[in-house]
Amino acid sequence: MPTISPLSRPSQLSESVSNTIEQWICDGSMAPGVKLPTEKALSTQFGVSRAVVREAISRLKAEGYVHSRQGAGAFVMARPGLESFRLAGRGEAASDDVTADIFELRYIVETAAAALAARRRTRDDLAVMREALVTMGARLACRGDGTQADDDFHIAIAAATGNPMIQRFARFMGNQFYASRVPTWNEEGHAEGRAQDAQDEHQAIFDAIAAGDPMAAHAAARNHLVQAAHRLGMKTDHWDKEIR
Amino acid sequence: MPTISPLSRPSQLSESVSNTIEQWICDGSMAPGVKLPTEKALSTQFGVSRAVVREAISRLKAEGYVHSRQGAGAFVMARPGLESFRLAGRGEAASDDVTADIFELRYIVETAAAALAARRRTRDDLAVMREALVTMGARLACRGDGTQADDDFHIAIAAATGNPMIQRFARFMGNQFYASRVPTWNEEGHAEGRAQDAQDEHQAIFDAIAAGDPMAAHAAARNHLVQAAHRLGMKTDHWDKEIR
DNA sequence: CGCTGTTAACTTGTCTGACAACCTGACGAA
DNA sequence: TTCGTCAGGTTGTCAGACAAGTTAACAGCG
Repeated sequence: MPTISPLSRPSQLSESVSNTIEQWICDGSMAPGVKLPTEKALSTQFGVSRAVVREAISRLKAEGYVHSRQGAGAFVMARPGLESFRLAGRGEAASDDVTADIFELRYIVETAAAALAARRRTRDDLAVMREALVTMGARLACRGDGTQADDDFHIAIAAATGNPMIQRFARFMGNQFYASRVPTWNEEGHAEGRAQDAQDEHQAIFDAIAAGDPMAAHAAARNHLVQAAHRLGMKTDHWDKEIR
Repeated sequence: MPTISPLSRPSQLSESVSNTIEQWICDGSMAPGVKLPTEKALSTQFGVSRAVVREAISRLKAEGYVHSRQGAGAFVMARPGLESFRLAGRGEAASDDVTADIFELRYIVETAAAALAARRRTRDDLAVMREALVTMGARLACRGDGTQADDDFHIAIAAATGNPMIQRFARFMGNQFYASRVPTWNEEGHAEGRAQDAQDEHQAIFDAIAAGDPMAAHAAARNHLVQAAHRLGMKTDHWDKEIR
């Protein structure tokens, strides 16, 4: 049975305009503080209506690239686009190198989070983690989809740090790597033992956190993330070795 | 001479509408996958024109909260708002606790980055760091503003990791804490030795990185960030202790 | 009864035009 | 030289029209 995926939609004019202007800003063509061309000029330049230009500028405002003053114009922010943390600019394709770089950042934060969780976790935190573990165990038994429970487990660890920013970051990372958990938990993943491996690694993290042992938790999280990276075909040799 | 700050501008209607809808999404009133009211209904409900509603929805699209299909409507994303990492929702005020939580996340990433920089840095990387150090030194000598050079130094360390994601994160964090460097580098900061302290700490980080010593770099970065937190009035006792 | 095709009504995407509110720079008066 | 005025321009909002796409109801057919 061939996979049927949703039809791709033509991108909206306002999105295209917004992407182009973002590119100008990111490649330095439009420096911080500089005034954008007027809406009328952009409308002519792009060959679209003024409404489309305005919607594009609304997008850029939401992303922190520009701000506008009525009657004066729209201006590039002093530090454009730094209101939030994104993993790529618009023009950058998601390559294997980029994915590995993102994973390394995830590795840094999640190993530290596991250690912090070991020191700060409450009984309630452990219960939430245990629940996700149990759900994954059930999925393992029936060869079902444990992807969401896998995500929930990581978020529960981050929650146990007691730092909402770390939890928020874990959610963000969870979203980036949601699809990459699928090969662990699909039919093939079950058959080849990947789901069982992941679960064993999760159990080791949980045990270390429950024991209140930050170093063991850090090591268990490290092992899990290194193995997860290998399962995705990444090299981890250049990740930290000595800091332990 | 009293401080004159820029007049605050009334927020745009489209921003208000966008913020309200974002609130609906974030507080769960509108669940993932749910269809937003039609543009016409929102226009009536908010008492604004359809163009304002469309601009608001453009903002929400840019932020990853909704997606739309022509003829069908706009829908809340499966995992709304997780296209990027933000430090707060719209309604959340920046409190001291939140700032400390953000700082801890910064601490985790920047200490790890320093260790990685020690292992991976090139001569060019060191030259960039050295340049920022020299600039800060000059600012110290003339009691000038070293805020930008301070930021540049941290970004240079992140760049030396060779991981563009880590650098991007450092830029993002630099933006969040830009204003908090001001008390270090203003007149008072110079007079009370804060600028000198920061520079000494920067020098120690640089020396460890130049020496290619990841553990020393990690420790120096840790010391700097702990001291910086203290300079901002934060407690760091609950940060990691054993993970060295 | 189930399936397929058609179509009316509705919804989003884009364009156009108008006007309000604000900005900027030139020019004249004191 | 400084201040006030104003014309021309720019952004913010509103309204209306039409194109492109969606949805659901209904009719026809096997």
